[in-house]
Amino acid sequence: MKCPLKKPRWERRKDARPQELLAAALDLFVERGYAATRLDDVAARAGVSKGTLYLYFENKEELFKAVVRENLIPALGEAEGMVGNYEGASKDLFRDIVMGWWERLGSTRVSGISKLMIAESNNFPEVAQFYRDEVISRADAMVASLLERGIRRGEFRPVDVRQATSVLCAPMMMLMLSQHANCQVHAVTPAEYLESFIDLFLHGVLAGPDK
Amino acid sequence: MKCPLKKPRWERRKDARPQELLAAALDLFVERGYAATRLDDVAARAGVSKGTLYLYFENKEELFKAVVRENLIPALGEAEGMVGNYEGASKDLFRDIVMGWWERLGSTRVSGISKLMIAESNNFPEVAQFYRDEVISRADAMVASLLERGIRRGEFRPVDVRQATSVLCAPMMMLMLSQHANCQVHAVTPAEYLESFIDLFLHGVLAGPDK
Amino acid sequence: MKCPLKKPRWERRKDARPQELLAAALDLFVERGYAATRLDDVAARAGVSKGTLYLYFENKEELFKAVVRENLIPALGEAEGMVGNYEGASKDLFRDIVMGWWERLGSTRVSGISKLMIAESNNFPEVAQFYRDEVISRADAMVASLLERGIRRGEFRPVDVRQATSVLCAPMMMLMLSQHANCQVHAVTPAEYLESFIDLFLHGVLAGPDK
Amino acid sequence: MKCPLKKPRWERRKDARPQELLAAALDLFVERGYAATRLDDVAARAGVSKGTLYLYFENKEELFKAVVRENLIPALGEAEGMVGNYEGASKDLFRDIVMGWWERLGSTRVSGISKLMIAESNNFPEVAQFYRDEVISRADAMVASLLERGIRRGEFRPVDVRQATSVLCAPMMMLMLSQHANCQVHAVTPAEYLESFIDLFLHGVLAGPDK
DNA sequence: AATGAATGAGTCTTCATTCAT
DNA sequence: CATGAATGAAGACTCATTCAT
Repeated sequence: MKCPLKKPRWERRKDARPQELLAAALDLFVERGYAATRLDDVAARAGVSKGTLYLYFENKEELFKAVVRENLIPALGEAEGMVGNYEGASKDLFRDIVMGWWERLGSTRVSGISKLMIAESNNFPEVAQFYRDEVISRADAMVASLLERGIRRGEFRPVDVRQATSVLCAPMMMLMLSQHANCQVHAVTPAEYLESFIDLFLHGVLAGPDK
Repeated sequence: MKCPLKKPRWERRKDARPQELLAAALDLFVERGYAATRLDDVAARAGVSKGTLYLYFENKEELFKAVVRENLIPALGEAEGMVGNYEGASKDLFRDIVMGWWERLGSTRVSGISKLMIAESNNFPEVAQFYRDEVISRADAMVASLLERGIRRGEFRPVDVRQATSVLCAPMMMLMLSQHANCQVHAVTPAEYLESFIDLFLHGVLAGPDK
Repeated sequence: MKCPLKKPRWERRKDARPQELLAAALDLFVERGYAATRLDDVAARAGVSKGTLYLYFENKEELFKAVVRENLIPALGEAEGMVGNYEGASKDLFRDIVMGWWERLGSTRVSGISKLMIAESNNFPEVAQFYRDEVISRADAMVASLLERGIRRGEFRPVDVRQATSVLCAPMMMLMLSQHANCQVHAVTPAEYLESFIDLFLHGVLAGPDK
Repeated sequence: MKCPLKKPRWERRKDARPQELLAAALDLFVERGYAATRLDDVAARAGVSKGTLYLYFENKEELFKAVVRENLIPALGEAEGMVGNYEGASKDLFRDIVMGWWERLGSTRVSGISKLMIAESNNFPEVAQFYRDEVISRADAMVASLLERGIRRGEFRPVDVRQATSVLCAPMMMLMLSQHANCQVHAVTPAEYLESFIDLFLHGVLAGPDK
């Protein structure tokens, strides 16, 4: 007779395991960075033993790549789709992209991956290469096409797109970073920050007549 | 028999030692980050042995604090002085501050400290506390007073100062970060970036009539 | 409902399983040695799962013993029979034994087991004991009886049999070893080596008159 | 006042350390093989901590190479010198080389390195390459030149030198192996074995008239 | 003041074996 | 019978810090 009270040494969770491990890994990568994240801790947080991690991911690097693929790539695809198919004013598209990014990534723990990459890309060149190829270059292209659309339609000033893309992305990057770094003085809420950002980006800081 | 009057030929270097160690430490902290910097390497780059490091600095953390004090604090003081005593248009003060920061810090390896702090402040809370108290809060106050001056004099729109400070600092932070992170696609030079930044910050992105 | 009369289509393989596992195990033991052979790999090469291995063999040690029983013991019996029943000149028996050993074992991957035992017997005392009892002592006795036959019949010089057995087996062992070790400089083919061996063993190296 | 009874955490032994470590490493490599030797154990046997090992040797492979350089290379040089300068009968040179090898290497724990290489060269290709280049090829050349000398002077039969070198080295290799492998049935002492070997090698096994 | 030898806890990774299904 | 998920002990290597000289 089976005794339903006896706890098995482990529970078979084949299908759920990778997701659980990826979630635990995301938490710790974001919290501690790449190098400082111990795989032991990832396993423990997912409720499995160290060895189990290696059943699903070849090593630390592959685990990290899987975290990026799971969490960043899909959102990127959506943004690309939105920019490609939008049918409204470019300033509205801009706001929608910013706000969509904020809800989908910026405000979640996923944004910590940006911090991690900036922090440690020098120490892990292969991870950096992967990230540039799969994330950064696609995100840049997406923002650039947004700006080009605005200029083409006469809604934006004809600024240099490459440069403006960089400047434009910077505050968004920083907002992600500031949420995960304890070296900021948090005097401003993200919502306030975003409003200021959109306002400043669209109108500049100069008072009307002086411009 | 020891003759205390005879100066050994390395006497002169005694006072230079801490400087040499700080220079070596700055290089490596910037290049690799806090955790990944080995004190062995710092000592080797300064041409001394590992043990010597501990004669001048209690431990890794104190070494890092000394690097910050040596490299960041003086420049902050200068900027504070400039904002307090400026006698021209605010948009020129803004440009002078940005360009002065760029020459004095942003374009030098010191800017790597920003990356380091953002990256690792979570893992080293005491270092983070020190950095917030000694650097971030003073820099924020300085920029805020710059904006207040522009608004007070009617040169800037009456934006929310706290928020605008954050948004304004973001691209400057990012420019520092991007110089030390291999995860950016470097399509834009710092000079171009800064011009775009000043232009966008002053005028916004919208085309004239639409505003 | 189970129907005990219907033969499932994999039934036939049931009996073949141990053989497939033993073949895979032989390959890997020979290629990598005892400790370095992973049971995972054995199972994979046999096309079954790791767990299945444990249905047929209690553990790694028993698997290895089974490999030895399967591959070495039968050939030993044949050689013993040949020495016992031979009806020709002892130098021909010697050549037949050497060549038979070469074809049956020496030139096949089975010879890798000798390397393995020499290499790792110290680390696995129980395996070593088994091998001495089941293989080495029987092979020694077989060669000794060959020499004794030659001496008894006046065909061989009356050398010390125990000693000559050891010296005689050495080049055969070495030929087996050299086929599985990458630390030899393979200047000589096995065929050449065997001819030289038989020639030197029968006649010695000294030129005629000097002897 | 210094208390001479207080035991220091460690003793400064800079000059002696490498030798002590090499001796410990030789012991364990010979006893257990390359892969099965734990660097922890090497350090412990030398009376130091794990980390100390890494002050003197970059990693396991370099430690092993150092063991080979320390223990095998010098003896090889001596043998080469003896063959080059010998002034007597070749059969005496042969005996001297064999006996010198026996005293200098064969009978010592150094001979265990041969076992190790044969056993594990497949699993550690770079170690194998080093060993072939630095040891095997030189030893082979030395033995070959010995045989050539005998043949040139009419003392040895004009056998094929390459082949005979291989066959000749085999029993010496085996004698080394058998001392370190527990899979042999030790019925013969090394002295007896060597005498038989020299006798058989010089005269062959066949009875006089029959040859 | 300066050295650098020594330490040992910490981290990634491997693999024989177990066992619920 | 067969599977393969899970375990956990073990081993190579690193590095901040200490301390005898």
